[in-house]
Amino acid sequence: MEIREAVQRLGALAHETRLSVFRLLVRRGPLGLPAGEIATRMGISPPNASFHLAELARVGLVTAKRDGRSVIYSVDFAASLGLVDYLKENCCAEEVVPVVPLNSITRRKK
Amino acid sequence: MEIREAVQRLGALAHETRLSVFRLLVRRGPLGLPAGEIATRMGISPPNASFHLAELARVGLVTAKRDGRSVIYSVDFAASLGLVDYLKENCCAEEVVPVVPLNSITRRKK
DNA sequence: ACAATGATTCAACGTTTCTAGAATAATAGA
DNA sequence: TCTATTATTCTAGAAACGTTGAATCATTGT
Repeated sequence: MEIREAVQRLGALAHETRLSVFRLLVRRGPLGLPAGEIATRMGISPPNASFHLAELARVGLVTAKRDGRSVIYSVDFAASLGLVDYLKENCCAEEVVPVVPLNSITRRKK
Repeated sequence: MEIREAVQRLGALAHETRLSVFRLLVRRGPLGLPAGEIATRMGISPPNASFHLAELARVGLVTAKRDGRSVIYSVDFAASLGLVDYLKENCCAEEVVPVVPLNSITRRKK
């Protein structure tokens, strides 16, 4: 995963309402839930739910599909797992790696 | 981990500069790096580096300790692993769990 | 005490994000 | 077509975020 994509997905989850919505959808599994029911369960207004669901969809963590009058949102589990893997690889490998010598950075021409 | 703490830590990592700094510190391991060298390596101003390092420290993902005139920043690997575990548990468990019936939410008195 | 070095804080500015309510779209049924 | 339902888009204001340069703080060596 690219760092840009990771940043976007982390940002999408870095909001209490969105993270709660996301967890609700994870618990719900592949069935998903319609937008209105999500709003009701979360105790937020339908426009607010739409706003946050759109952000989660924009970054690829959830998908939407229309079913009659409802729009069913569900988690993209592959994308979610990808983000976790990114964090595992980049943020938990406790290991001293020799870094580029500083002078190769500071020694810039005059 | 509490959801508030998870949100704060996700937010700290949801910024390209901060995520890059964090990854640099992870690669560096327990040795850590002084603030000035981080600024130089990242190509950002010292105040900007301080700003982002302070945010990472505030949420507990890194720790700071003074060494002479330098302040050495290093990753808190326990905290980092805690965040990854939180995501694994809450965001990847693809499983249908029966949720509370909706009417217990919508049936509010008059 | 003074000067030099490394780092942080402050002040200011522009940008982005969040929320609420009104208005608009899309679908289904009579 | 008319109405009800479900969801999204639009508008506007408040709040939070990110960056810069100047000023300040902390430490070391002379």
